[in-house]
Amino acid sequence: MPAPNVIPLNLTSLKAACSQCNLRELCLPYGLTEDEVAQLDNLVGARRKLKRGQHLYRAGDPFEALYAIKIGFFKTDILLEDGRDQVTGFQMAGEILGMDGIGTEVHTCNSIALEDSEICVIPFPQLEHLSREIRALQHHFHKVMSREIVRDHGVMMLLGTMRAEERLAAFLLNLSQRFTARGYSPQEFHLRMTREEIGSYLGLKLETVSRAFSRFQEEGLISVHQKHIRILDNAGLKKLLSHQPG
Amino acid sequence: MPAPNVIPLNLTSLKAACSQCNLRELCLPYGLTEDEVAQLDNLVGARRKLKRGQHLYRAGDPFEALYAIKIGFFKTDILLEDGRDQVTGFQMAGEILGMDGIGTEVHTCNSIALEDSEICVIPFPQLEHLSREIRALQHHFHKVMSREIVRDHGVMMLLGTMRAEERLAAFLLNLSQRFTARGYSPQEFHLRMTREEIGSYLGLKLETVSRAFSRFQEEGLISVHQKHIRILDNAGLKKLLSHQPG
DNA sequence: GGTGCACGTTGACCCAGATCAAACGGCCTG
DNA sequence: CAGGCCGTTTGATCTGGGTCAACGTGCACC
Repeated sequence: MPAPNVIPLNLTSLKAACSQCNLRELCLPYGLTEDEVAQLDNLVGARRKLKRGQHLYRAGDPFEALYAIKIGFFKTDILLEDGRDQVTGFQMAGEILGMDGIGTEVHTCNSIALEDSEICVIPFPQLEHLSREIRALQHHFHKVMSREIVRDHGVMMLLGTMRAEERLAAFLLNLSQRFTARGYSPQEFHLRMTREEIGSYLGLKLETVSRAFSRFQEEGLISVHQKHIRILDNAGLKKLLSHQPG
Repeated sequence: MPAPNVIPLNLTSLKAACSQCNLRELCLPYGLTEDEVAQLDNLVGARRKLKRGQHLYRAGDPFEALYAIKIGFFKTDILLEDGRDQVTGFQMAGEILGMDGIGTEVHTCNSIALEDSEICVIPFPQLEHLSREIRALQHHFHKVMSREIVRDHGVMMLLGTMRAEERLAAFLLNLSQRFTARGYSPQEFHLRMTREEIGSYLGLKLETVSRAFSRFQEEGLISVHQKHIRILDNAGLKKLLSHQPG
């Protein structure tokens, strides 16, 4: 590529502006007054674009900032020395990445864009500074972290007690619900991740994920074409979850 | 019982005093100056004693405070409507309980004492207030929450990718390391939980846990008598973890 | 507009861990 | 000190999902 990788652009357009962002209600600015959001605007650094497959950060990178997803879709994963890895989460617009790094000042997982994406950089020392000034920001940030803990407990439950089809049903319902919150259709969506990535997240092999999709389709619960999913029987999927194994 | 359950005692002895506590370096006061710890003393409410089996809080209880374990041992668990449950963690002295409740203002899991225990009540609004004043407290609290997230990722890894014996080895090494940090022997300790609770945490049935213990003993890795564990070959246990399945 | 390759599906077989069952041991209580 | 009970161990058998293998399929890139 002959051009330098920093392309001269209108800088004001690169600067994140929470006050103008349609994700305000899902993201950090939630619950802030206009005045307070303006202060957050000052804090949030440049936006950053990532191509599909690019790392936002890697395990071992020094922790400096949190990242709010403006556009796109990410996964986080952990890689053990012996080669085993596990997807620990999928993140979509309005969600915050990077909180794994606060405790050790080093990131403990990898964050990878699953489609072309755009994130807002939130330098962490400044975030702490501002949340000492703005009570609502402080409290909301604590809520975001707490919810991440609760989400993780849900995944532990899923991995520890659920059967393959229950896991996949839970996964689909969770995606559906999150897409809905972002104004997309609850019934119809496009999976950004491969069967293998779904399997890794759910503690299953890709073949098992594929078979479960086929079974759901046979049973008329969903229709699947490649990565395109349509939920035909929401209640049926939910029923799968609340049923005792056996 | 004829006596009321609030027994008149010297009130100053009931009041928590971080400044006097030998867990300072493991708990919230970590990294604070003497002055700052004194402020924390004012914030931390009464201590509370719990008998073995008693709930510290239940899923659904309104969230009001965090709890620092002064003495004792706890488990947290989640119960689904269909009766399935999962232990999400075991907590020991110096660790903080209750962070699951911040996000929704309601606790999302149960916290139960596995032995007679004593905790310090940290009213959350006051903690947020003080951490707006004391930078080090704010930052340390964020670290504590972040580490909980990272711990949960570790459990997800364990549940998603490890075989039964690897899970148990990881569990024993983790306990050993945490006991060590508290000044107890790394080789020898008493399990506060049943085989069933270990199994629930590790996504295994109690019979599988029992068999894995027996196998470890046959192989000379540990000795087990009831809940008394002695680690004989730490390196051997570690090797179990880094080996590829099959 | 082919063609290569990554991703996905499906089938056959296998095994780790679940399930079912029985017996044991330490402890608490009467 | 007997009896009962909870937690644990151990054995026998079963099975959900893993593993291995072959074959489709759609998209990206010449």
